[in-house]
Amino acid sequence: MENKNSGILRAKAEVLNALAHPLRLKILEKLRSGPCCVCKIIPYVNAEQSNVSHHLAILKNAGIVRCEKKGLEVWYEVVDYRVFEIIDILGEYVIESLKKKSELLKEMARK
Amino acid sequence: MENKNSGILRAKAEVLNALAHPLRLKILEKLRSGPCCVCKIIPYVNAEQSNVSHHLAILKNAGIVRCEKKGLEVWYEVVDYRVFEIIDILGEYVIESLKKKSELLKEMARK
DNA sequence: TTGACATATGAAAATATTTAAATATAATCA
DNA sequence: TGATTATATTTAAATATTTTCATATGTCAA
Repeated sequence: MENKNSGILRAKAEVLNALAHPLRLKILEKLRSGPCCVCKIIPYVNAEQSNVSHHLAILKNAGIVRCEKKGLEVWYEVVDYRVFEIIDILGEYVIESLKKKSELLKEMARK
Repeated sequence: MENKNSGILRAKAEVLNALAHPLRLKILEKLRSGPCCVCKIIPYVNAEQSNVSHHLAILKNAGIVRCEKKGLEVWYEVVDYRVFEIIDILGEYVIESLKKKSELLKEMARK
């Protein structure tokens, strides 16, 4: 590792990368209210089973979620709920910028 | 757009994607203290000129930065500084999880 | 106007991500 | 045991990202 800071930048980028997909954000939305069985996640996100499994693996490898077998089922759970602080502030940020964009469009339409 | 929420999820994922690269995080680190010429960014991040230019374009397309020509130079600037709230919380999150990981390793070494 | 300079763009190669289909695994139940 | 169920893994195709090299663009100065 070149130096401490570049290691942290890489770690940050890895977490961002793991979060950066609509399906994975939706999975986390579902997990926000507590541990949940894959069998509930699949209908919630409405995607192929194997695809959901891949995305869950990406979240797990990034250390964002962990899982546990319960009989036939596998239950996933968020490791550190502070990940939602990131997602929430991101939400405000995005809403704000969408608002600005739509105002701009309105203004352009007026002319 | 299927529905409002999926549009927002996509918008969130786009911003995350634009942030999810060590070089782009480093560029933003530089821009945090104010508008900055590309000619200062390049030595700061220590990468190829054309590569930096590509990454700046990614940040610009995501609406995270904007730019302005000043003579021969191009100056970039962060559009909404709240993007650093996201990055800062991410930083705390990552530090925390690195700490936990190193404690785990220590514990394993003891056994 | 020509040349030098700062930056952007395009193209190509290497690599990574996403998706779906098929198959494997592991746990339960008849 | 053998069938069934829930989930993971493998594979392959399509697509996207990253990097570098070569070239283009636009601005200034002589």
